[in-house]
Amino acid sequence: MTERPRIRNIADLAKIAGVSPGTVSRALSGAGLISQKTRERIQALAREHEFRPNIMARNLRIQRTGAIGVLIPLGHETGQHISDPFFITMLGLLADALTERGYDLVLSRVIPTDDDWLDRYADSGRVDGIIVIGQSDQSAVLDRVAARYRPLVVWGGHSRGQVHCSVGSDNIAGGDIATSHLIERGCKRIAFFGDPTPLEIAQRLEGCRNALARADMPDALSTFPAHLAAGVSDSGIADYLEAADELPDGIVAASDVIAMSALRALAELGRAVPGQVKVIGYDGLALGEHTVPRLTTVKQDLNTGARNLVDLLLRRIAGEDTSSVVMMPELVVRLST
Amino acid sequence: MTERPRIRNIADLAKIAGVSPGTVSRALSGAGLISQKTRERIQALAREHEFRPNIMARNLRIQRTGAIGVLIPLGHETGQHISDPFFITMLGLLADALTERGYDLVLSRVIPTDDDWLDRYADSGRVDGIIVIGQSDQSAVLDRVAARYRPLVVWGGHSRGQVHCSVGSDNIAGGDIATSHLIERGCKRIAFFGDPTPLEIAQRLEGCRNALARADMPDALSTFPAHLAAGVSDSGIADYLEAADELPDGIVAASDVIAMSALRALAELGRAVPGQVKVIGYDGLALGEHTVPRLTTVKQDLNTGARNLVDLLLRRIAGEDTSSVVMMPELVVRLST
DNA sequence: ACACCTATCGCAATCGATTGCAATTGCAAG
DNA sequence: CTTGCAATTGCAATCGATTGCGATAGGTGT
Repeated sequence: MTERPRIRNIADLAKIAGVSPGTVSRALSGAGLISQKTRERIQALAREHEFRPNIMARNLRIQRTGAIGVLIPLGHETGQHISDPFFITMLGLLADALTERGYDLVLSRVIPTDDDWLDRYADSGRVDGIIVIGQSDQSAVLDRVAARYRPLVVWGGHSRGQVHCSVGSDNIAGGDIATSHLIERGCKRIAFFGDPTPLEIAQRLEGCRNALARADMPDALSTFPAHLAAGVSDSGIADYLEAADELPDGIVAASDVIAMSALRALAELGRAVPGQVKVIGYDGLALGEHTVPRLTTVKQDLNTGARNLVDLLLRRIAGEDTSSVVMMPELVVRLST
Repeated sequence: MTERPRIRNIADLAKIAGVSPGTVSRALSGAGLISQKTRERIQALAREHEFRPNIMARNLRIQRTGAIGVLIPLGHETGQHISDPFFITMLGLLADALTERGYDLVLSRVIPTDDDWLDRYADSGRVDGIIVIGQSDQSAVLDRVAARYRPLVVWGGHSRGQVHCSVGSDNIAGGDIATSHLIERGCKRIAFFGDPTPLEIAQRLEGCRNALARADMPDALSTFPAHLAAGVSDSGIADYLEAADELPDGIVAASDVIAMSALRALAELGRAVPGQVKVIGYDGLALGEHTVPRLTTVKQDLNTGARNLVDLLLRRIAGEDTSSVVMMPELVVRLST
């Protein structure tokens, strides 16, 4: 029993209902001034005709898009894929948190070739706010844009004096925790695997150094700039381990993915983990449960992290001023140390 | 030297430039009928004032959003996260392919509680087209909506007589390839790990049976409905392997993630891979390179898959009629078999 | 029965860019 | 110098929903 004249807009529905477009709008949208009776009548009519008001028109009038942009800058390493498990995990959590609050999530990977990728996005008018996952090496850009564009929050490390609002875990503490754990386990020669170009990684390395200094063994550290991307630096890790005249007995990996590569390289070299070499990861991703052996790691609580990001962003959209959040990472001991 | 009167819309710019709003529109957007001179003059003016036309207004007038919805139905298992590496990989590739074609990607996870989740999304007017990743157990819904909503493509298996347009690999052939490989390697007792509720998995299992039948060993198969989600069925896999009176000597995993769980469970049981048990995965994800031992797998070419999805969708948006695409999976032999 | 108040509803402007059609300008040919 | 044609530009309607303000209805109190 579909009526011939298809209802394309609010005006058509108004004609059928015998009221004005304005009334239909009030009936369908807000809790405007309208009688209970007509509201229900019109809503029923809309349901019957499968009519839904045009969102683009609404957006134009309301001056908001109902969407949040999630940007993943891949600055420091060209080969990196979004496929990094860390991003994916975070993305899923953000998707849930945003959906709950009634926002869409529009995803963009950006390779910052020029300096105004973020400006362009902020001014594009496509989104009501922006979440950037990972500072990469773009701290300067983030600070500059944050100074003029309010609805912007960033996942990543916090550094003194930064302008932008960030949510992240204490990477220095995390690096410290990881390293201290290895020291407690008796490691004497510790290697840090990770490219310290991104701020977060540099901070983890700093924490690592702190722990060693505190234990009075500042010279026990060697470093290898393994890429974060899965697969990119695998051969590099293997080569490094093979070439080392003295194999480290403890490896602090800058991410779980790097730790995984290290585990495999060690297995192929015939080194026992944790017998000869202990390995600790960083992130606390689910995949750490599936490695052989299961990966000890420093866990960031990404769930509350994602919720914080969304919460802060929405408050900023509402005009509030918010300050950064630093969460404490947590040691998860499994079988690799 | 920013002018005091901020340029908020095309009319303001027009006033400054001394032309009509229409002319400004033509200068900034399409290659409409306009002289080279004025176009450049206006574009320069726009740049100088950092003016960008309002996208929502444009969308309303043009009647398109410039966005594609990517939906991930999580029907068959409640606990599943978007964090599944397969989704992430696909998502990244789609993000790239869509960006290249000038579209935004809006991401939604859906838990199909009711039957019209897809209808609601299609009619929401938020996107110009929809890509659904994975049929889950929602084939009926997909077919019903596809019958009336054209711009819809689905990643997943193809079944005879389906209404919706899909892109995917030949899961039956894939299951066959995996199983045949194990048979060639001399396996006599083969176990299939995976919950066959989703169509894709059921097809892989079917291929598995085909290969066994062809080899005249139809009774060599046992099955265990491991969940796709990382971590969910780990203990299950371990229990199953422990309880089995006769350990299989070949495992066909329905995904790389499941294979990873199996590898770890076997390691903890002290079984040698590939010595005592051979394991083959499915998907060809990057993480298969990092397992111990490196995972033999059936690889789906997700890159061209993603490009196909986008290509078909855009052609459907343009009004074309497209038929489904089935790609051939490929055996990648590494060290686990 | 009359005035008054309020809950609803209609009117019309508005958001900002696009585009068909008409008008104008410019140029060249006759 | 005039006419004709084509290249540009201006005008105004349009996309569809929202909302402030004014109008009308209904109901209440005296």
